[in-house]
Amino acid sequence: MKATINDVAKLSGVSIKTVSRVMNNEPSVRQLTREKVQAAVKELNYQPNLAARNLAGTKSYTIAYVYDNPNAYYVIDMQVGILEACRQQGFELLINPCDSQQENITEDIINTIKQARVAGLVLTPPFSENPAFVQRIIELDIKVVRIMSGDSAPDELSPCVMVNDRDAAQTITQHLIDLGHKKIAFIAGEAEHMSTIERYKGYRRALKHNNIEFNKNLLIEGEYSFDSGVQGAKQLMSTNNLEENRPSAIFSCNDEIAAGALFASRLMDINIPEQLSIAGFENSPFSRQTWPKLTTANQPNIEIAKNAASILIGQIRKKQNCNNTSQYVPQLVIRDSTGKYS
Amino acid sequence: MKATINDVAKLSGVSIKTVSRVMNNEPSVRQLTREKVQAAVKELNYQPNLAARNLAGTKSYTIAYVYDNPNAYYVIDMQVGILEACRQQGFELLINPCDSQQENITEDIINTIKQARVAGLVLTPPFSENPAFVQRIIELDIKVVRIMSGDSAPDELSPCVMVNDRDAAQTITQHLIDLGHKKIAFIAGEAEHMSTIERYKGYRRALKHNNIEFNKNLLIEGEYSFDSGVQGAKQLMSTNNLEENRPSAIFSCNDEIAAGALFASRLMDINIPEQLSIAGFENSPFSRQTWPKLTTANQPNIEIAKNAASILIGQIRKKQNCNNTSQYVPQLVIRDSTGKYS
DNA sequence: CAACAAATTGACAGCGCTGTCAATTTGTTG
DNA sequence: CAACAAATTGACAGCGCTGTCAATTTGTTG
Repeated sequence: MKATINDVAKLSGVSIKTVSRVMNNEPSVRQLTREKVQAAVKELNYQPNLAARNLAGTKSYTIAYVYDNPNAYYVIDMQVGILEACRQQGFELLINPCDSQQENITEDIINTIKQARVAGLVLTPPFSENPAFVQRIIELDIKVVRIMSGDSAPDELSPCVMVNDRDAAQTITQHLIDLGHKKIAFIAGEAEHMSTIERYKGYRRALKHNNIEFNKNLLIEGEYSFDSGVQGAKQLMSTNNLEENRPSAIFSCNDEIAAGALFASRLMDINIPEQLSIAGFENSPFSRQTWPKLTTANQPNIEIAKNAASILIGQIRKKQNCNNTSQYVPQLVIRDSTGKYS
Repeated sequence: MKATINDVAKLSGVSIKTVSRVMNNEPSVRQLTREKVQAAVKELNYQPNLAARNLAGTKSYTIAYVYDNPNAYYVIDMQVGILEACRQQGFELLINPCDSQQENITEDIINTIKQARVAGLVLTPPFSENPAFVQRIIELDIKVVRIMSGDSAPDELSPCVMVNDRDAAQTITQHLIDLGHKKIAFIAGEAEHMSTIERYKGYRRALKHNNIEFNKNLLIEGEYSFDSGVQGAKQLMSTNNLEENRPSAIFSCNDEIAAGALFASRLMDINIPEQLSIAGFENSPFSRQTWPKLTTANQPNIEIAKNAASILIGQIRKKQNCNNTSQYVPQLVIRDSTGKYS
């Protein structure tokens, strides 16, 4: 009932090896032969058996998504994008949620990917930002593609899909400046995250471009959490805080922090955006569900993931070389949490 | 480097077939032999090659999670639980996000699972609530386990993991009644969802137990969305609405609706919980990030999913029979969005 | 202890592919 | 068109398991 490579071979009058060649896009097949085989493949709706492929070949047709991220929407989007690429290219996806803080996590992951004969890894932060980890994986001849924050790849270890948080953060800050704000606070995420650093750089660059002096009292070193947003906003807006250090706008490093800042503002009876503008970053689904709805920056995560997985699969198939790096710039989404300075 | 079944056979002095028997927990192996093999397996850290298993056997060692759910946190939890069970039992997981409304979706799914030789399916709503779909899958001799709302399986088609939303909804409503509320509104999700029906039944049962007459003007037929919560609360709390039809508490069918109701209350300058209590359902992560934080009901989704997958794998291994149904009751989580009637 | 049934074990084929290497075909040169 | 190189194709083994069925071992009976 399900067509095998034998059926295709018979129908197209070639050997199974040639069918195999066509299925794997190998170069040394005549165009005419290729077309005959492809016609048979279409007619029989043939799809190669992944188990057999994995067993027979030295190559593997499995890639893995190794992640440690509390943001379910991000993870799902990544997954959906990676799955799309896998389906198109006849690859399998192994999902590996894990705890990057766990002892021996590197060896654990290596064990898992060896076990499953994984050919490549899609990495997102924090794994993608750990060069030692990436190095270790690549030494095992496992391909890697990294999704990370920045405008260009930090090294030549692997192809990267860069998300230009810096430019996006600059745009957001500029949006606040355009609204008339001058005292703009920044609540940072974990300092060791590239995204924090990049977003901060964008913030600083926007200030500089507009000749606004940076006030270090407006910088809160927080973390990517709701609570951190609450604490940060409380500290900034407290009446104990000097008037000059109380901002008229807060750029939060992500939407969760922004939601926290919103929450704190409620507690302090500060009206948003009349008395204070708050911007987030990420365009997570709940950024539409806060009150007021958050101004933020949107990243096309599914597309980013799909692109990353395609690059990875290309690597594995050796059709593409290593310096295949692409860049995405998150786009400003203006909603109700930011308004004119008054 | 990686141990194969041959290595284990040699080390333990038996044939590979016997090792295979031990690995698959087949009965007709002497205890002594079994132990010898298990010792060798442990020493060599042997794990069967999934590709070879899938290729050689008529059985498959792959299960799939077919879902269509906009709630990423739910999906991720399901996935993590299912993955845990798979890892423990040496199964592979195929993830299949899809659109249940799409034409020919049933055939599409069947195609995919045939293609991947999937042995069983974990189904969550809406798929688990579609008997025709379940029937169709089972006819293909593919095992199914359904996760669904209710206190007992609706039929004998497959084992079910039941989530007793009815009891949980009754508990939430009772909580509101205990706070002194009598005019308790109910904003429903999609009427065709079992969860809506069950939660509604729990609500009604609590009213009845407390001799509170049901007022149909307090019932809003909504859907599981933030906007529906906004609309529902506006309609209920509007000053155009008769005083007697304005509730002092709203039980929202899920947290998203509750978040919407919270949002609408802000717009109408209604203080929560002083002037209005609002309860949600699901304990989604953002229920801790609303203002005020939502009172809700928590379901142990990871555990539910793991249990479901274990039952499914048991089915496939034929170790368990079909009537293996278990039940979970979501627990009340009291936070700040509900308060004493005043 | 013979005779048999039941329990346990193993030999061998084969799942559907890919890798290797040899055979064949095609194209190019003088 | 011979002679050769390059491109294209195919034969066959083998990946690591499981299924089938036969062989062997164990246990039971009179």
